[in-house]
Amino acid sequence: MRYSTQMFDHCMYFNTAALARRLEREWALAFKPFGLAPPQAFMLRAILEAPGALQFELAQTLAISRPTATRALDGLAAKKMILRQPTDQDGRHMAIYPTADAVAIASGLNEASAVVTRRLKKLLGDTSFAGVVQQIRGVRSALK
Amino acid sequence: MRYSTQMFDHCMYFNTAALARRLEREWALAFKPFGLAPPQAFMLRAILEAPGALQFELAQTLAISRPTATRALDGLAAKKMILRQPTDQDGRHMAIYPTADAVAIASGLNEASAVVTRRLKKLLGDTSFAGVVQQIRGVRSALK
DNA sequence: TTTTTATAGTTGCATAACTAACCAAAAGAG
DNA sequence: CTCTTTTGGTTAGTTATGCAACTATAAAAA
Repeated sequence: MRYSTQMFDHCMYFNTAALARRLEREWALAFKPFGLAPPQAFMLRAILEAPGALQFELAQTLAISRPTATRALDGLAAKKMILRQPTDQDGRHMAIYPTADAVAIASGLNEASAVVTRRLKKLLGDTSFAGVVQQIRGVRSALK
Repeated sequence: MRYSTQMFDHCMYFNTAALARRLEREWALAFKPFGLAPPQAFMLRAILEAPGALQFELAQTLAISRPTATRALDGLAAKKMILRQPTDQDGRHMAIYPTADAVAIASGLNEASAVVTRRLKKLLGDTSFAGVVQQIRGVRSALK
């Protein structure tokens, strides 16, 4: 039973943002051994999943703006994790490739994320976990 | 029916963070007439709700770290929206008070937020809206 | 009472995010 | 074929966030 009520208990923005910050801490810990912050790690995972993807496609996949993608890739390039390659077809596009260093940690990154997910599933229950994620995706797509 | 699957579809961190960014845009628009970004506006709303609250209590209420609270209050002080007052009882504490300027927009802020909430409820349905928020809070409290 | 520990606030540093504005290249319109 | 519009990437500027470390005060332990 929950009796105390807080001012922003029913605010979707407040609760979503607070949860996002809390979850970021979990994933930050998981990716720490690789020297990557969560946004960097997710960008790299997307690149490893689709080598040669164009930069704007990565921005879409990650649901971030193009400038944010530029900066994320700057960071990964500085860490020698990716290469940018202009495409022949269209001079505006940049194709992004993982380096060998990145490929070497690919499965480690995915597993690190899976470990956190498993822990959360255990904490919340599989069904509940899937339900929350599903609902959050539902709100996202309603707001497209 | 949804057929296409994306790499991070089932990731709670990814979807929550993406939704938080998307929602922040909605609330940013709502608070724009007041010259306040969402985190500032929510901080100010909490202060207006509990004038004289101590700074660390506000940080807890907003689920942010103490340094972030310091910076948020710096911003509100620069906008002449709050005053910091050391307490007599404990030399470490700062009591935070809204200025008259802040009191003047109090109901406007709450209403601006309510407008966004009503729009989302219409979009998602009242029940669904409440359910999502409830579940997100559930995850938050499970992670306490 | 003196010393140690804990707490509140701040500062420094690093990361991430967005919008606006800009450049270069491609696509479309005339 | 030229001019206009669209598109992809970058840069500039602003805000938010956290951790680590520091200061000052209070509380607890010795």
